Amino acid sequence: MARPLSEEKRAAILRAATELVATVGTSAATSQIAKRAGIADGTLFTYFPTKDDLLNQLYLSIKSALAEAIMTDYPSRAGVFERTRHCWDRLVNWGAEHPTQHKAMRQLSVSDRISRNTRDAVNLAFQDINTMIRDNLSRDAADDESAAFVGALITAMSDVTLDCIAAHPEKIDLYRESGFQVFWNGVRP
Amino acid sequence: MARPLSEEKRAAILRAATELVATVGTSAATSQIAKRAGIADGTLFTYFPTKDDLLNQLYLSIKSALAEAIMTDYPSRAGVFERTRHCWDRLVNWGAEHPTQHKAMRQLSVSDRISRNTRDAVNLAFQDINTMIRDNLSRDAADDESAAFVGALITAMSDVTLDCIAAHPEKIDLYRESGFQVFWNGVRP
Amino acid sequence: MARPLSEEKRAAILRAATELVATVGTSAATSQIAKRAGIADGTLFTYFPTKDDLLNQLYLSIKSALAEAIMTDYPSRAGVFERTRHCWDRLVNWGAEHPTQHKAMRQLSVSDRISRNTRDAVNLAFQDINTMIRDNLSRDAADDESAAFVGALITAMSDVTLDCIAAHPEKIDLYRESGFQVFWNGVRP
Amino acid sequence: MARPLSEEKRAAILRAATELVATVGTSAATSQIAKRAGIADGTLFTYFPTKDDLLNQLYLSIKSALAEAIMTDYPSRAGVFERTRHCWDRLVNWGAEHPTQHKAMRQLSVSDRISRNTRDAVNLAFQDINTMIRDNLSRDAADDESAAFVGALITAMSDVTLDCIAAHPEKIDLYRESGFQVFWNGVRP
DNA sequence: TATGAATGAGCCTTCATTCAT
DNA sequence: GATGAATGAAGGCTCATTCAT
Repeated sequence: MARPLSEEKRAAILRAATELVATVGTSAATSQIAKRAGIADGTLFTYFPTKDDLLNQLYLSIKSALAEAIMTDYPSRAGVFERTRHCWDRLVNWGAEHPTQHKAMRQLSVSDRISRNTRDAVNLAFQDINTMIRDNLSRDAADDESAAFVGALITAMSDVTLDCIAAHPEKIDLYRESGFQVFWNGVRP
Repeated sequence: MARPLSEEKRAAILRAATELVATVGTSAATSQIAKRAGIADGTLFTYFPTKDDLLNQLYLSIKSALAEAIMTDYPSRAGVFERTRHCWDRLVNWGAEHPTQHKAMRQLSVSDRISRNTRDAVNLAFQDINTMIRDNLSRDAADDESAAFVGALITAMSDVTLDCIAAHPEKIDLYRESGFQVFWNGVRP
Repeated sequence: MARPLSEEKRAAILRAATELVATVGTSAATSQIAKRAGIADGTLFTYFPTKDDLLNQLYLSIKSALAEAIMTDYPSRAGVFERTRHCWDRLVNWGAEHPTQHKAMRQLSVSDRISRNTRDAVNLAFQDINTMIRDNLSRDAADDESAAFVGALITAMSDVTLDCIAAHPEKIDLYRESGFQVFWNGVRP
Repeated sequence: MARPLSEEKRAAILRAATELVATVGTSAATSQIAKRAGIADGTLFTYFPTKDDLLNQLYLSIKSALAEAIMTDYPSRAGVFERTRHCWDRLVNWGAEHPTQHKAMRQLSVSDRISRNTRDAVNLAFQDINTMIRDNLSRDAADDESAAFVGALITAMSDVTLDCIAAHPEKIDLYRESGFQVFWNGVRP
């Protein structure tokens, strides 16, 4: 059968949604997404019962991919600086290599359609990273809020860095480095 | 002239729009905005010919208020540290005092309905602040891109700080201080 | 007082309405008409209580002007041919000289907003002409319906003639003549 | 394919549109048309992407039906008189049998919502008839403008005839005959 | 009387979701 | 399961008319 299997369809929907959300935001029409995914309007709803569901799962899947990119080859036994540097570089490189996912992710993160549940699940995917932050970077190791603060700072600063890289792709090395300097000088223990 | 355009009504529309955009984003319906402003659906369009116009003017007015809050009593003759500290404190205090405006501002700043023109006008309102950044904080005083980078970092870091303050209003002093430390340590010349 | 007198305003409204109806049809907005007449939106309604009233009076006034143009210098004592020829030439000349009025008139004549009353009043303005038709041209002098038939034919044929003239103004003499030939050969007693 | 587009529904929409356009003109609301066609408001737009599209296709379909009615059993080998007579009778009979279509057609033909394209397509449908006119009736066989003039005259005169028939349906034979006499005497070669 | 802001019904169109095929 | 036509509730905007000034 030339038709892709179910899992491929699901992936095609998510891919199409990523591209459209990156371009036009969460107001992208489901029928547009279906068309770009190469399926019928109604089929989308057998994979995602609701547009909100699609958006939430999309957000979760992108964030998970990012978390995985960061944690692959994480040098657990290296020093704080190197571990931090590893995370930053992976984060920025992933964003530079996946600009569409990154744009979609930003659109989704400010949307009110992403539920409490989804945000919790995302935190779960970032658990290891958060732990690392709590242990190494937050001012007060016992303080969850402090860790969340630093985690949010990384995200925010990498977003800015990636915006600049998107505007001037040839300066990726410069911006990755500058961004890290600011971050590290700002938050190092 | 018959009834003149009422400045109060215009303000009521902007206020209603601020609240709804903060809550549900730019997809807030004009009829909801009108209802909340206490006027008829059609009246909104005598004040703002288009929903996009309303959104753009709303963005400009919030950003201008913020710029004014920052620049009031700006200690031009003080040292770099004090001037920077002034801006940071004003920015964070304004955000803490106007959480709705701040949320609306964030929604608007990622929206593609804000025009190039409006963004230029906003830059004009922030001209003094941008100049200050370029002269004092950016790595290369001659480099516009570097100044933009630092400016975006301030915004991003204050957004994070304000999110945390919104979640724990009683810790405003702590977060304002922590945020500044990270910022200052990160970008000081 | 530099402001025009009432009668002038009424005329200005009718003039503006003529131009707009000719251009965009009866869906021309009253506020557009008011603007083009140089008056306020509300003022229009002190001269014409309703848009339908305006449209009806406009139709009547144009038709009356046409009737007057036709009947001026009507050669009552001349023969049938000459009297008929006079009417035709006047009709076509008026249309060629007042293309805007003619276009507006045609738009109005197919509109369902022109009331029975107005159509009766128009007939009154054309009474003399109708009488002439009944006496000279209709197949059966006693038959009102027959006269109406011929009257409508004149109008229809002159409309066609005027459309052609509007498309090729330089051929006015040709079309006026051809049109008359068709008409006269068709309906002469 | 799931449910295919239903030819019946399309026809129902066109029928409803015909009736409403005949009654209130092109300002007939799409929601009224949908209601009268027995479908949901939105469904109309799966058959006609735009109100203008609906209007244009309606015009084309009515005009095509008329052209077909005229050309059916056209006596190609008969003399000029008989061929002309055939067309006239068919035209008038069609109008008398389809008064609603005829009224709608008149409304549409003066509307500026009918595009150049549609008018060209209509001309195509009338190509045979136009050829007949050019060859037999127009003063100058080589002259397109002259043929257009005569064509417009037929339409105009039949419209008048049909109006009279609509007012006095019992006199259809009389009016059909009188109309033809006027037309034939007027334009015969 | 003139003005033009205010009103709200109504218009065309979009779109998430359902369901007959 | 896949399809896409059908649905109808909004949505942004227009406009004839009213009425405070």
